[in-house]
Amino acid sequence: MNNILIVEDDKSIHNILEEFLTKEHYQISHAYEGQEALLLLEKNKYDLILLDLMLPSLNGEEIIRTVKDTPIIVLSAKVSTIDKVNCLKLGANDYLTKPFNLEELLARIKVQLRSKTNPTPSLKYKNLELLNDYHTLLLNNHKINLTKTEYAILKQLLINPNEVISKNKLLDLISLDTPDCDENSLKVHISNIRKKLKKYSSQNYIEAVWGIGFKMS
Amino acid sequence: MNNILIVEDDKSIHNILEEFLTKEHYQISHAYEGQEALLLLEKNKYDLILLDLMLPSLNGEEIIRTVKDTPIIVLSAKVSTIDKVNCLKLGANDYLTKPFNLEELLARIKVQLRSKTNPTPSLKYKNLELLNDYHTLLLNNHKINLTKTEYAILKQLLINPNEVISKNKLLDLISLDTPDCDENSLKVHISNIRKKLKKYSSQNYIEAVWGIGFKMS
DNA sequence: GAAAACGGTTAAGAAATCGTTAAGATTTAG
DNA sequence: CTAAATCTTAACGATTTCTTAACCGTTTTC
Repeated sequence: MNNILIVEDDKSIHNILEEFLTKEHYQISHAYEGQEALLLLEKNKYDLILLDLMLPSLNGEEIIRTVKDTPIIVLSAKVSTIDKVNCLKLGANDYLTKPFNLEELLARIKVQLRSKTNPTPSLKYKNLELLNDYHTLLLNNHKINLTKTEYAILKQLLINPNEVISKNKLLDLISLDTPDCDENSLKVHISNIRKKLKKYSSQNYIEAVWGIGFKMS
Repeated sequence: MNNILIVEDDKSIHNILEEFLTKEHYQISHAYEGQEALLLLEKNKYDLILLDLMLPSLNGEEIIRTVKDTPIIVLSAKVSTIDKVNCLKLGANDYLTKPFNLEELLARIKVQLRSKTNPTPSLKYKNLELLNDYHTLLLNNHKINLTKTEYAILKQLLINPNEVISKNKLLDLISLDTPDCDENSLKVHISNIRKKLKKYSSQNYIEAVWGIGFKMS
């Protein structure tokens, strides 16, 4: 049975959703404001989050930023494109404007749960292990803190560690996280990653392929 | 670069989408009706499909049912929940109603393409194997390092190894990588490639066709 | 048969790319 | 609002790659 966390300050919407989704055999958990949601998310594992953006204490976007390994469907009264794009960029998987239709919500929930059957394992290469928390890299059992961009770059390199990835493709793949990153910026990030790796290993893990891009080595 | 197939009978929408998505560095393919789309999908690999439901000959839903390993975003004028739910149930990954906002579409495209890589097959000819994803050339199991231009030239020759390719056409095809390359420069590159091949094989792989261009031999 | 065009090789100078650093701008956290 | 962290920009030297131009032998043209 799939476990869905509803984060929403309006109690009547909670009730409607709970009644409907329970009938569809989902297990429902409730949070009525942001801090509460973060606490629950720290302690428990959910299969999906239904998130209202307009929360009293904490901005809903904060939750999107924090949650990385659980699909999020945003439910919001904001209909503007900017709001939608922002949420999706931040990491949300879908966006529905209120008032929404329950059948459509159900269908979209199923889409998210369908593609979620294979949770991404941590990426490993030689003595490197990139954890799923979006900023930690293990090298010879040493924890290395990576910035958001460094993590995104290393992740792309580690997905296919033997393949060369062109600079343009790399920039494109990380463009959601860092839209302003260009080739110059990229080489600085690569340099910074190498510097961090050098602390715990003399091996050169990132190899430049002249004129093309980079690969693991 | 990601390859997007647009399936849509309205030509003006094609143009709008192509112009916008090309600017965002996507490669666009077009299909104007269902059968055409199915043919293309059989022959080619796409990273994403933008699908209009109201196709003249074939129902768009047929395409959703057929496609299994490529994410689909449905673009439709149908706003009814039943239609949306049907599509999502059938296997679509997202659903946008016309008229849609291009920025929102882009954000939703990126959600679907997140951390998606597509391996490309290698080009083989006799004892040569050009590994696309590794950006290296194998000759009798020896790894040969090629420069960007050398790689581009050899790739074009190997795509149709039995056909003669004229110097002008060759220069045109690699002009994206090396805009300054002329005939003189080309023959130097060919010479350099031959020199590298000579190290591991006595065979002459690149043959000059007098007055025309080059072919594999 | 002589002149012109073409193909192949070579070497040197020009151009592009990489890696690093530091400073300024921007974002994030407290 | 301030301080810290992160990102971008720009410069530099080192290295690799590319183009240019010369030379020579072969093929084509006249």
